[in-house]
Parts: sequence; structure tokens; C-alpha cells
Amino acid sequence: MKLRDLEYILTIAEMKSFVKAAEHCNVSQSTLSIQLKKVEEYLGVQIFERSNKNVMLTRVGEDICTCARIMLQESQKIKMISKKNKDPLAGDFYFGSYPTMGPYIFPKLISIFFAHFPKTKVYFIEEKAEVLADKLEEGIVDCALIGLPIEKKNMTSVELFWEPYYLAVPICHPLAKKKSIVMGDIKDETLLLLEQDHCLTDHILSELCTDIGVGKTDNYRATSLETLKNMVAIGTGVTIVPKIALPAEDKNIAYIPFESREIGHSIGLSWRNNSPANDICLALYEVIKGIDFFSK
Amino acid sequence: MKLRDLEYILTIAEMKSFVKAAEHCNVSQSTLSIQLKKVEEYLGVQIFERSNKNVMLTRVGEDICTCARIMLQESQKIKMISKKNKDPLAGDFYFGSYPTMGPYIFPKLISIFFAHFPKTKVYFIEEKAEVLADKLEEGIVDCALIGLPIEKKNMTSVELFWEPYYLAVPICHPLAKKKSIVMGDIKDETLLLLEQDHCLTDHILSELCTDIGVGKTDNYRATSLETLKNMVAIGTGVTIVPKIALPAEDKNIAYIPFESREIGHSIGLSWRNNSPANDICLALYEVIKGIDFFSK
DNA sequence: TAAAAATACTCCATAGGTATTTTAT
DNA sequence: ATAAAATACCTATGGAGTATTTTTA
Repeated sequence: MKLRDLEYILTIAEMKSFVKAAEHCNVSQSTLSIQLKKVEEYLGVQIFERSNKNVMLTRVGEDICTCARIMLQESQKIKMISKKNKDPLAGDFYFGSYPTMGPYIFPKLISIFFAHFPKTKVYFIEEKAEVLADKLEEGIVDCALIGLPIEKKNMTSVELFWEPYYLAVPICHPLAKKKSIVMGDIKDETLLLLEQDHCLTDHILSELCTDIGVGKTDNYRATSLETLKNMVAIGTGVTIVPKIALPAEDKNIAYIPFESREIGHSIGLSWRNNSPANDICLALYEVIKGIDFFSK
Repeated sequence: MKLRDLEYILTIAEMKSFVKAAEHCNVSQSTLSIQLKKVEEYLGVQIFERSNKNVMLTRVGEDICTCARIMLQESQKIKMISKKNKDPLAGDFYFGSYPTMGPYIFPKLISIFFAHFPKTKVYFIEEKAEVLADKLEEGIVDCALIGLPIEKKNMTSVELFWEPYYLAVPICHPLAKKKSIVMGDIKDETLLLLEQDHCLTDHILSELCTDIGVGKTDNYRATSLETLKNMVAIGTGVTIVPKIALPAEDKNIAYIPFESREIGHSIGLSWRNNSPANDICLALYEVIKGIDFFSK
């Protein structure tokens, strides 16, 4: 039993004639007779009561037609859905970013999409790196601005820029006068950090500050960089922030670069190799690789 | 796009693997690859995002699967409907009768169906001959006890019996003493009849009493034979009733046969030649042709 | 006798199989 | 190197056409 057979059946039912239905379906009358016979044999029921002068649905035939109509409607729906989604640029596109970058980059991206991919409907998603990588992998997110390297299979990643970290200290703090910082400088400071499972926190604790006392940071966990900065401003401690979070000016906090250019992270664009949005991702990369992410 | 393709797609989506889906569908992996590719090309959209290690539905693919599931469900429904209706004896059967016979014959038929076609669900329909013939033709009724001949195409009719008409007169009426009647005897009587479009009325007026005054019957039209008999009993007039309507005994009315055996009608069983219930009709005929329709 | 469905016979498109190649980890 | 998807090539089923036969009003 094929969809075509159902079309034949519905047409015969409508036309009440094999000859007319054959014309309508652009096939020969014999094709209809044979196909109908096959379906009836396959199902073991008579769908039409017919003589050479009369064609009429049986009661079973009517019930079958009800189902057949639904099936063909759904089949049309599949074609409609496909038609609407044929152009990959005209579909939905889920763009992800790590949280500290999101608020700064999303507005820029909106303009970029409006100018370069006006038909694409973009949704923005903000998650910490690990979750973002999972969502990328699962197909929930199509493309993400994320710290590299990313430990997932089937991913294409391109580097966009290196984002250095800065030390934030109260303006009156002794370190505030320094031109640059080394890790040793802050080993006796109270280091304020974001929540335990935040990617920036993870990165700082597991890669950058492995040699300094970590235990003393345990009691100070904020949920946003802005909160952290406020805490620094009132002298609760110091913190490390990515360059993007630096304000144009700040009367209460001094932001000091690290001496080593290694203190920071590489930021790139990642997407699944076989994503249908592959073309958009590549095109997007071509557009945004040139922009200055730190211009406000 | 065929139903089989949709099964393939749903299985691949479920198994997230071409090899496993192929096993499950009992086809080779290449078949799935090729068929899926064809469907994707036909629809112009990518249904799966796939590498050699990963198979995942795209968003369009998910929408397509939703439709595909409905289609396959309906397809199963068609098979279920067919399975339930494979046995023609286990289906619905609509039996029609002309109204004067209905009340007498239906109880008998119920026993017959219970004994001979216990799986058949019978529905009884009572209509005047003309409507009954239309319903037979339209397939609303499968088989009918009806006056012959019947002017419809594609019908098989078999005669069951000849039903003579009787004259009903009040017990005290002069004609009540007669052994038999000729039409001339009642040409001065008030002839009570059923409604204008009743088949018995039609038959009496158009074929039997064409030569007697008809105008004088116009004011007396009842809706049932029982009403007519009551009117006869109180002396309103006389009437003509089919034999089936004769009571075992009647203190108030005398029922007198007509001299001519022609006054009456031939009753038969009719059904459409190509009806799926053909076998039941034939078998039913074999059973009921032997019974005495006039035994109470 | 005419009109419509059923059947006979033929052809070819395509679903499916086997074997092989490509691809990505 | 391995495992899975893609591809190449061949086979066979069955859908469709033309011509003919059967059926019934």
C-alpha cells in the first residue's frame, strides 16, 4: 500500500468512475483497476462496490478514505515544511555565547544578521562553556562564540581573537599603581570569583592560579561580573575579569593587565561539521572575523 | 516519497544509526542511505545531520517526523479497519422492509440472524418501497424485503411470496357476509387509505382501483394500518390491507379475500449485485425462502 | 450495442542487495 | 585502524502502458 494508491482510491471515490479518475491522475484506467485490486487483496477487504456502470465506496472503503485523507494531508504538510525550509538562510539559527561575552556581542550580531542574513531568524542563547558545547553537540545551538579549544567531535572551530584577563583592584589598593601584574602579586589577596561551575571560575582556578592559595576564595562567590566589580569597589577583595568586561572608565576600580600575554583565553566560533547551517556559520565567520570585539 | 521511506526515516531517527536501523528494517545499510538521500533530494531539505559517527535529526527533520508518525499511524489504522472487516459475515448489515411488513418480519429475522449469522450486526430500516429502493441503490441498505418488480440497475431480486390483499369491512357491514370480493363491490364504499405517498396507497390507487371513484377517498388518510383498522371498526368506511396485517381474530372487522388472485403484490428480497454483503444476501435467501411469512 | 471495468502482456523505473570506497576518529 | 556512511553496479519486483476481453444496461 503506497501513498499513490491512496490518491487513486480517493480520486476514484470522488469521481465515481475509473475512466475519469484515470484522466485526473494522468494514468491509464487499467493502472487504477490493477492497483486498486492489489490494495483490496492486500487489505483483504472490498473498498469499492463496482459494476461497469457504477462505482461506489463500501462502508469499509469510506473509513479507509478518512484515514487516507489524513495521510495525504500530512504528506502535503511535509512538502510544505520542506518548501519553507529549502533555503538554509531563511531558517532558524540558534547562536550561543558564553555569559560574560553575551551582553556585549549579541547587539553587534543582531546588526550583522540584519545586514548580511536578513531572512535568517536568529535566537541567542547564553550558557557557560560546558553547557554551550553540549547544546552545540545536541543541535540545540547551531553556532557558538566559545572558549577554545572545544572538546567535541564533529566540530569545526575557528579562532576569532585572544581575550586577555585583567586584574581588578580597588582604586586605592597598592597594586592599583602597577603597570602590569604577575600571578605572584595576588597570592595574598582575597580573590573574588563567580559561582563554582562558571567557566571563567573553572579556568582561573584550574589553569591560571593553580599555584596560589585557592581555599581562601571559597567564601566569595558572586553570580555576575557586575556584582563582583561592586564588591571590588567597596574593598572586599580583588578579581580577574575578561577584557570585554572593562568599562570605558571606572572611578573606583583599577584594571591592570597581566605581564604575561598567556593570562586570558582564546575565543572562537564553533559549529558542527555537518550542520545544515554550515554555510551560514562560514559566512558569519567571514563577516565577524574582521570586527573589533572590544569596541564599545 | 513512499510510506516505506518514512518508516526508514523514523527508524533512523530512533536508532540514531543507519546500520542499526537497517537491521531493524530488515534491509541493507546502503538501501537506507540511498533512500534517505532520494527523499532529501526530493524534498530539498536535509533531514539528518550525519557523520560516520553521529546521526541526528535536523529541526526540519523533526517536523517531518511528526507528520510521518501521523501518516504511519493512519496507515496502521487502515490495516486495523481492514482486519476487523475481513470477514463479511462479521460486519454491519442493513436490512430494509416496507412498513406494513416490517413489524411482522423483523422479529423473525432477528432469530434467523442469531441462529445463522451470529457474527453479523443487523440494523433494521423501514421505508416505503420507493425510498427503500433508493437506499438500496445508495448502499445505505444492503438487502430489502420489498415489492417486486424493482426498477433499479445492478440489483438482484428474488421472489419470496405473493401477498394477497384483503378487504376490511365492519363486522356488521353487508359485504361482511361475502366469501370473496370483486372491485366493483366497493365502488360506492368510503375507501379509507394511508397517506398519499405510501406505497400501499400508491399501488391501490394507481393499479387496482383505477376504475372506481377515487376522489371520495381524499379526506381519509391515516398514518398506520392499525389506525385504519380502528376507523373501519367504528364504521367510518372500508379499507384494503395486505394479508400480513390480518389479526388472528377480530371481533369488529371482517377480512374478505378478493376473488381475483391478482389483487395483491409480489414480495421479494433485493440487493445490489456487487454488494460486499452478496454472500449474506444469498445465504439469507436460502434460509428465509422456506419460512411461512404469515405464521404469527 | 455501447460504455466501462477487468485482464493479458510487455516494458522499464527503481528498490534493494553485494561489494567497495570514503570519511572521521 | 576501525567503524560507519556513501557510492557503484547489478538484479528483480512491480507500476504503468497498449491492446483486448468481459460485463451489463
